[in-house]
Amino acid sequence: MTFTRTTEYALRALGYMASREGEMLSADQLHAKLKIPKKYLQRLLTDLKRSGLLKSVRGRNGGFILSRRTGDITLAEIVHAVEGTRTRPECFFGFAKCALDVPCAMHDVWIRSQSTVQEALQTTRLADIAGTTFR
Amino acid sequence: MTFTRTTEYALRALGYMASREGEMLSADQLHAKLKIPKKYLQRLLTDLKRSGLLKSVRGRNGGFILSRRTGDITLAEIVHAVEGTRTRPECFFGFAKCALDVPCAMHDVWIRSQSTVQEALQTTRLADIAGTTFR
DNA sequence: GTAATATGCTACCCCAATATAGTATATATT
DNA sequence: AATATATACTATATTGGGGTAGCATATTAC
Repeated sequence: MTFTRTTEYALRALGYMASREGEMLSADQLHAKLKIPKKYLQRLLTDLKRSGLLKSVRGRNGGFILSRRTGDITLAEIVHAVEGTRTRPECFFGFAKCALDVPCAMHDVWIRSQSTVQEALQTTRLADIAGTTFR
Repeated sequence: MTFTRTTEYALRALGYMASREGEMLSADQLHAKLKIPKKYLQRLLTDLKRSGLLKSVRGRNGGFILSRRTGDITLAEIVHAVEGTRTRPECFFGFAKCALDVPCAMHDVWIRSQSTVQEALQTTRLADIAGTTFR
């Protein structure tokens, strides 16, 4: 249960945008604020737009803006948008049969830890993390 | 908190070796049993030897053998040997200051989940997973 | 002493995630 | 109309994990 750097970027960017709900922010502004590689961020934002989480406006004074209310977007949704349907291993060791009949020693701990995070992702919303780092 | 495939390989290999404690096993035997790419496994085993977890014997009838008792080696130790001191982010989002003064919304869940697994790694020993998959 | 079977070592190749560069296109300001 | 500032798109490095190949070296069996 680790996320790619890209996912981290997405959460950071959207988290910041949540703290300025209603404002249109350009990739450049976000880059300056969040220190995420400019061009990479640009593409990521475009992707997030394509996935429906953001709206974009081209041209001067353009930028990106959340397409829904911050209280309405779960972190799980964001992770899913960025990572797609990445199948996670059911067993800690990648043992094929473990989960079925012969749980390995780490099985319980692993599953519990996974679902803890997973549930948190589903219940935590953008509004909950808005501006965490920017005070 | 996900591990590389290499770490998984190491845990698999050592787990199997634990189930045959005291026997000298060649990279080839392990490869045949565990379906881990031969050459890659070879190198991994050499690394594990260099890190002190295994002893090796060259030449005919040579191979690898655990250098300590299975009840004496923690999984944490193995992970550390393979991954080195990979610093994990303390904050779920990679927010620099989060852990310090302004915990993010995911902080507690994240830390708790991380340390749950971490503790399990420190308390689970090779003896506990010996031969898990091989019945 | 030669063949067979091991580990040890070095140099590659492949691929996906990450990152960069350049150009095309849209729009507001002047 | 021209300029400045945006996004959109495409192509191209870069990097690290994973994997392969070949030869050197050590040891046992014969």
